[in-house]
Amino acid sequence: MARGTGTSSAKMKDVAERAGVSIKTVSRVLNNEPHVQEKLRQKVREAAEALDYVPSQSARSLRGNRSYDINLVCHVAGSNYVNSIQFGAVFACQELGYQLSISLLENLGGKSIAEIRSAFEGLMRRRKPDGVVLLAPYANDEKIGFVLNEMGIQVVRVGPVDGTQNQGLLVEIDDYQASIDVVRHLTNLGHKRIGFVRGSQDQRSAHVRYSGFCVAMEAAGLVVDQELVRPGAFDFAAGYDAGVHFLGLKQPPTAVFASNDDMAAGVVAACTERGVKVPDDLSIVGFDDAEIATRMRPFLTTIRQPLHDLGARAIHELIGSFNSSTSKNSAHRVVLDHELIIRDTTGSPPK
Amino acid sequence: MARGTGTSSAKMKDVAERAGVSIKTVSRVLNNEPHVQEKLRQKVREAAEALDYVPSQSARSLRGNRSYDINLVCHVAGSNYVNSIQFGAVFACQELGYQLSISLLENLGGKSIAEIRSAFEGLMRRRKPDGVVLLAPYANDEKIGFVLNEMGIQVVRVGPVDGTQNQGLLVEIDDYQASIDVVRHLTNLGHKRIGFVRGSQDQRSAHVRYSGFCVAMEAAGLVVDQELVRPGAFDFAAGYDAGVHFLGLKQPPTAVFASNDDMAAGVVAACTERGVKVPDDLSIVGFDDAEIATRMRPFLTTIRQPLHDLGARAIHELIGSFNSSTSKNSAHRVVLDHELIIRDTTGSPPK
DNA sequence: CTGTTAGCGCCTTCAC
DNA sequence: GTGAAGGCGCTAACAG
Repeated sequence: MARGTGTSSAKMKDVAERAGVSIKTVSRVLNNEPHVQEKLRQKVREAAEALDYVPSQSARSLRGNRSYDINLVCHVAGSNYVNSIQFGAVFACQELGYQLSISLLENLGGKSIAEIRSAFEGLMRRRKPDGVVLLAPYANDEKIGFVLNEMGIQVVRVGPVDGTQNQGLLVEIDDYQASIDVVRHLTNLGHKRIGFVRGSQDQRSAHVRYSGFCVAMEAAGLVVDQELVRPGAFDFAAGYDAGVHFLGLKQPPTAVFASNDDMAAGVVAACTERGVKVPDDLSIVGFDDAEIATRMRPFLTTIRQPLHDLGARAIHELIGSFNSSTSKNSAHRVVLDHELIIRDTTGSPPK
Repeated sequence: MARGTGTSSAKMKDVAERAGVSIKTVSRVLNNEPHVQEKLRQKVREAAEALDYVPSQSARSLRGNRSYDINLVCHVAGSNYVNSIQFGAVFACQELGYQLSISLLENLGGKSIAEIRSAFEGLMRRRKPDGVVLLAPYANDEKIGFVLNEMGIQVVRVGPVDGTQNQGLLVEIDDYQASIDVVRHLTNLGHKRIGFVRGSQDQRSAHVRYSGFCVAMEAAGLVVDQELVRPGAFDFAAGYDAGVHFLGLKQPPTAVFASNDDMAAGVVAACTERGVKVPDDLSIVGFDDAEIATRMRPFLTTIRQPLHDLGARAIHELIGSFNSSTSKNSAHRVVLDHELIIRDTTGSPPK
């Protein structure tokens, strides 16, 4: 009987015995702590390997007051954006010995601090995560940051955030510059009447992209015609509606910049239905380089956001902050590179 | 100082003191065990409430009980299919007081039991989940089922599974019947030359859908021309390739049934590029009713799979099985309804 | 540099 | 019906 059944696993004690050292030494080696001879290190590692030893997370958390759990809070609506970030995050967690769990949160807009606190406590009661990843539209909510802070949970935000939020961890791309890049691409092609489809008002990125657009237009000596600026909600339907609107205009734009790919695809769909040629009659640019960008025809010109890396980096920052001796409220902002991907939906303006 | 800081929480001991009972009594009450006077029950509950007591998950699982954690194992490639199921699962978990965590697993095809065991142990032994949700392509892997079973982890599979696997929990739709529905729709329209794009060979659903296709063709008195059956991998590119192949044939099919929406969209894209009209020249049907089905033009005719419900139901079955007194290996199979959604990619054959 | 001692918070075993 | 010990596997604190 004894061991070897595969079911019951080896404990630290077993490893210690097999390696001929004390339990504490095993603990030291496994946690990469200093003050152990290289020889013993080897021995312990071999013993652990041979016994197929896996540390018990429960025991560890109980003793160390850590859960080794990171929670990704997202909105109750799956999108390729969220899923890609999540994917990168799970991957990084696995690599670092953490576990990623997912929470869904209803829209909290306008809720009081007390309500928000209770929502989070309900969510995290069972197992308090060591850290939380906040995605749009929650990344920019200062109340949520306050509540989490109060609960002693470290936070990392992904995506642009208000100036007032400039504390804590942040991982993003330069949305502002990316928008400028788009407009520049379009004006280089000779476009002058450029339409814009905005994102959801409750997401900071929507505003940053719009202001980048405006500034770049101005820099190019062009005016922003308010008739060519349409509201949106980062979804296909909004893009489609905007497209229908643009095409119905007496003087339609020759190019449209949509704040994300789903909306750009919607604009293209409106064109396709009406026999408007893309890019011959209308150039279209998106933002994100989501899956849909290469699953539509023509292929979408867009800004590539390294979604996978954003997620992975967020996790690395978070976990790094646990181990860093810096004050727990270490503010750190990392900006990843974006890239303009020129495909088939942009060209010179008609005639 | 003392308590009230919100950060440090009350323990069972504190509750016991406040209620004037022993620790064990508190434990009994909180776990709804019998043999406690109603009076004490009340007292304990009040004390717990007043102290805002939350049991420590780590201590609980260390002592050998449940983790209230359910793990969703999926392949290292996000897809709308997986994400939709996951969404339903998270939602259900939240409702039932469980937490959903995600694991990514490399393809295990052809690996030995020992290798699989070690992969899972690495994944789960850190914190053993109470249950695991297995999605394609892992749902049908009997070795994985064996290993998990050996580890004492309850499993629920989503999607079709081999006959040999007829033990344990299973949630699926009737893929076979759904395929028959598709062919019937096409033959009713008058199609006789019908092409088929297969799914990944390692997923059971691919085979079930194909055999449904064959049977229905035969039932309609049609032959399955092997030149019109193309391999696929459930992704856009495979559909596109198949489409290119079909359109290059001397005698192309008048309709194509692709085993999922991504591939159907690929076929449509091939048509769009070549100026082939859908559905006038070629009818196309997909499977899943994923996001892309309504983000492409024309809208895709497809089979709707209740992905959200499949995920939610899987969780309910799993958690239900924990509480049921039935033997732990309760086999249960639930089949959810599918629906043929007729949109704009199907019509009568040309001429 | 290494080993011993004491719990972390909970639940099970056994007395009362 | 209820309570008092003891230990799950690990690591912080202190010896040696």
